[in-house]
Amino acid sequence: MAIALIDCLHFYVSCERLFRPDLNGQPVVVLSNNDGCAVALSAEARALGLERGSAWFFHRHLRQVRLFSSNYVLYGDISARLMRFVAARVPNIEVYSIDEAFVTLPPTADPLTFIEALRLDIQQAIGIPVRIGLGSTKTQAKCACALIKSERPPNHCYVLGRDRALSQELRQVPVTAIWGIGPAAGRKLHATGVVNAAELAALDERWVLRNLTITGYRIQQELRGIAAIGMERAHALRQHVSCSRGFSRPISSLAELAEAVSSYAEVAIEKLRRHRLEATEILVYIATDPFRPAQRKYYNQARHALPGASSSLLVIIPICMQLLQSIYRSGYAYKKAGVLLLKLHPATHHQHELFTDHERDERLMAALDTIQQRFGRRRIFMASSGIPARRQWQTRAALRSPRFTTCWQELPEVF
DNA sequence: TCTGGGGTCCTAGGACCC
DNA sequence: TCTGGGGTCCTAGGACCC
Repeated sequence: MAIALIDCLHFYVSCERLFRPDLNGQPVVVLSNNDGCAVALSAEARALGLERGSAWFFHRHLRQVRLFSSNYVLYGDISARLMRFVAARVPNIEVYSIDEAFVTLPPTADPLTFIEALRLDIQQAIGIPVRIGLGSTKTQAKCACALIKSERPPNHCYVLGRDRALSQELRQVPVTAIWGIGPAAGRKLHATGVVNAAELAALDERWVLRNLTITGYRIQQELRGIAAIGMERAHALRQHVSCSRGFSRPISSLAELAEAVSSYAEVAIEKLRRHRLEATEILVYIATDPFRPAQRKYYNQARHALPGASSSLLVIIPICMQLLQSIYRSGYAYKKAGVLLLKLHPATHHQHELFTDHERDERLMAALDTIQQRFGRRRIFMASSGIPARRQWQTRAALRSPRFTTCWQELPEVF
């Protein structure tokens, strides 16, 4: 069975260009949270020698680059549109990330004709450029996309094994460019003289199992065309939700840390409720800046098991505050904090406990959800989270574009 | 003076049991 | 000098992904 991977080109940049055609042909960079490092680059920005993941601080002098803070609300909405559009045109889709999806093809379709047409339809209807690679497994589809990146066919599509022998094509894919082979596995493979995907496919299976574990073995099978990574993730229940952020400036007081942890917990709980899940364990951590070796370092975390599953602010936030107090030490310059909600269960399967008033909490939370939906997120918030406008530690996003598609006040204007 | 955030999966090793 | 063997469950941490 053939599997195609639809991969958006520098997706965040493409989203920004959607409402700003003047950015076409310009070097565009989208920055991570806190405007820290480059996470998406246009081809023109790459041509300037910039790389994904590099700290923007080092490139401040490049005044010609058009810079944006990440606008997750916009990107999420465009992604959802694109995925809906694709889902209506294929028998099966697995949304793999905000900018990638695996799909199976209709049985009658000629593969290349089909993906070429799909690519043009997406460009036309959604306005986002994509590349589409096709192979007999997910890993092969990934390799096909890697070949599009390196060989740049004009149609931005590639069907593995169509024009050349598979092994010849895989020879063009560096082993470190294979999906699932990271730096550690790459070093092991290089040490035995394996540098491309064809060589990994031909390697002794026992060696692969011993040195790259079951993960590497699956990749090898997939390269050979034997499916080992199923199309099933779409249904998988998530294991945990979290919210963690670096502060715009270091903070050392417990009061300010408490505001941050409380507001991060609010965000995590919002995600939890959106997925209709409940948590039974909570973890809070705080950390100093790992990039300042001169400073005193501190990292600590604490966790707490709830008596029953919950997605209530009134249950979870007080526990977060207790956990924070238990790990807080004065005299450190903290740079980051995080809240993780673990051991999740569907809210529909709630087990009732004797000593908590779950029904009352649920009624209150449902009312809060309604208010947030009607009047906007963060219109009401826990007092423990502090007044948003006064948060000195608030994550930076100084260069964020308008939320063109999801916020009435920020709709694009046409003159 | 800067270096993100949110996930998943796998393995090793400790605790515990019979 | 020797002091079992086999199993499960859980957690921390590494590796990897976008």
